[in-house]
Amino acid sequence: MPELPEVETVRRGLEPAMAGARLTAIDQRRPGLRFPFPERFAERLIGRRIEGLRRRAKYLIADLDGPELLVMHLGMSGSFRIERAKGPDVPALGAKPKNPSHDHVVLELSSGARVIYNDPRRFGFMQLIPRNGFSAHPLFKNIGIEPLCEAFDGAALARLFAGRMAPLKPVLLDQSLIAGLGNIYVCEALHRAGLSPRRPAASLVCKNGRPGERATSLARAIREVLEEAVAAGGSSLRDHRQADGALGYFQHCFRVYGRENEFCMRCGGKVRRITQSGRATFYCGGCQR
DNA sequence: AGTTGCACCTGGCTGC
DNA sequence: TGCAGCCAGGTGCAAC
Repeated sequence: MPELPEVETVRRGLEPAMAGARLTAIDQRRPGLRFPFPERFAERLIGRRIEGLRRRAKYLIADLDGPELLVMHLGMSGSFRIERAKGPDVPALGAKPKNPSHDHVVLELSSGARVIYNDPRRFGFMQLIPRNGFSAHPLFKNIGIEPLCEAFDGAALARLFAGRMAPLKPVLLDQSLIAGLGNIYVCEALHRAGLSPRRPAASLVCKNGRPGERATSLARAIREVLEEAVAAGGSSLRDHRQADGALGYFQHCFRVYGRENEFCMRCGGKVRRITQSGRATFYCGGCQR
């Protein structure tokens, strides 16, 4: 489900309830999700103050006042909602889950909020990792550049693409190169840049190693589509919602994703659906070269 | 080393 | 109405 814009939207929704609050109780309702929960998970969390909530790639990271960080990943179908347990200082509302039996973890906070993690497919997970040197941790050591950071531009793309003959689509999905892109936003960014998902990544690099116009255009398209999606509160496919229950609306802005056989709004060509690395790719055969 | 394909799960939709 | 089959936003690992 969630790509960078959805995770960032969740982060912003959770921050008011979580940042600065202390964990007062944990209800862990099953032994694990994609991976088993850490040993003594609740015990290691209770009493800790959450100093801040960050995002890296598609991970949410709660900075705790102890020696550990709480790392959360939403997988394909994970979502958080906030129910007010008590007290006047928690603004967020809650969206009723379709199936409360998929509420797997409940975090009670000193802010008065109750933060509930729901995940039907259980591809998400939660881990506790040492705060010191967390970027060397296996979860993070191979994560690529953040596409919304300043250093992300055509030159950065050219460095990543050099020598890679694989098609653009799977290369852009590779989290060890660029962090946070998923199937939707890769399709959308390639359409905006007018580039075929089948084009070899290295073809965007000039002989002298310079980025070239296509790489610059693609970097701009990636940044643009992600920024617009974050501003729209992400995309709401199936049951994905923001932490306060509101629906993101970027899905109404898709130009190719999920639009097989519809007309391209730029050139009038037909949107095609192909499979690359086992995943659906949507693109316009008319204007994506 | 770089890639591909599959496995992990449940639920929603389509077509018979 | 029921049911089989296919599809889904992600990622890690085995196999080529």
